[in-house]
Amino acid sequence: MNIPNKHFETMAEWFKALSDPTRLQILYALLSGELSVSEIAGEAGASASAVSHQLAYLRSIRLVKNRRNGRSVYYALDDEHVRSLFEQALEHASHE
Amino acid sequence: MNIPNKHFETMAEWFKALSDPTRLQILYALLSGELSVSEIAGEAGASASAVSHQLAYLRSIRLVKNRRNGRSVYYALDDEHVRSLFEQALEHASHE
DNA sequence: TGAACATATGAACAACCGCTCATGCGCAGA
DNA sequence: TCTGCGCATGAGCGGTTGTTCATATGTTCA
Repeated sequence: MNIPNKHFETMAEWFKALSDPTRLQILYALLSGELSVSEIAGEAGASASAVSHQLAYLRSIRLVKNRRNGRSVYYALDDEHVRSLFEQALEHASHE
Repeated sequence: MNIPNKHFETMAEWFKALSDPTRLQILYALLSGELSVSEIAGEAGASASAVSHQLAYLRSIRLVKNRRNGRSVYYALDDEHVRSLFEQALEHASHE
């Protein structure tokens, strides 16, 4: 059976989003729910600016969504496929 | 519960290996069994040299293994974690 | 309105990627 | 042993990535 090239590109995009430790930390922080940028930066151990850049990237490929509340902007996961890929990989990494 | 940083790095390494369309094509070709370099190059639609470089990379992170038989070198998957991550992503991409 | 805070954005830079091209190596058959 | 095939390897190149730094935007509160 033949796989459309489009699928490989979609998959590559998902995996690319998950291929950087900072982004993984960000997504992990969001697994349990919505957080503000500065909260994410704290959890991920990265600068607010670096986190903001990565969040913009993750948002551009629709993996996260955001909502402003006062001065803060809250981000949340917006893709169940990526959530389950992340969780499966974490499971594997934990039992290696 | 806290995740060791090492796990994020392991996960990032797996996902990075899966984050390029050529490597995905290579791994997909190997899903159904062992193939020689030139066979893989044919299936992946890439040059033998490009494929050989990528196979060396995949081998360096122990995702594939190889075996020489005469003039040919046969490659096969060597990581069940990556197989299941690939299959899950393909499943998701197919039903999007 | 002005100061302080939270986040976004753009430029710049070193590091890294994936490819091609040229060349080297190992093996099989003449 | 010489030739040709299959594959590996290294250099080099253009393009991309992830960060920092400086600055802009948006919001709250005095």
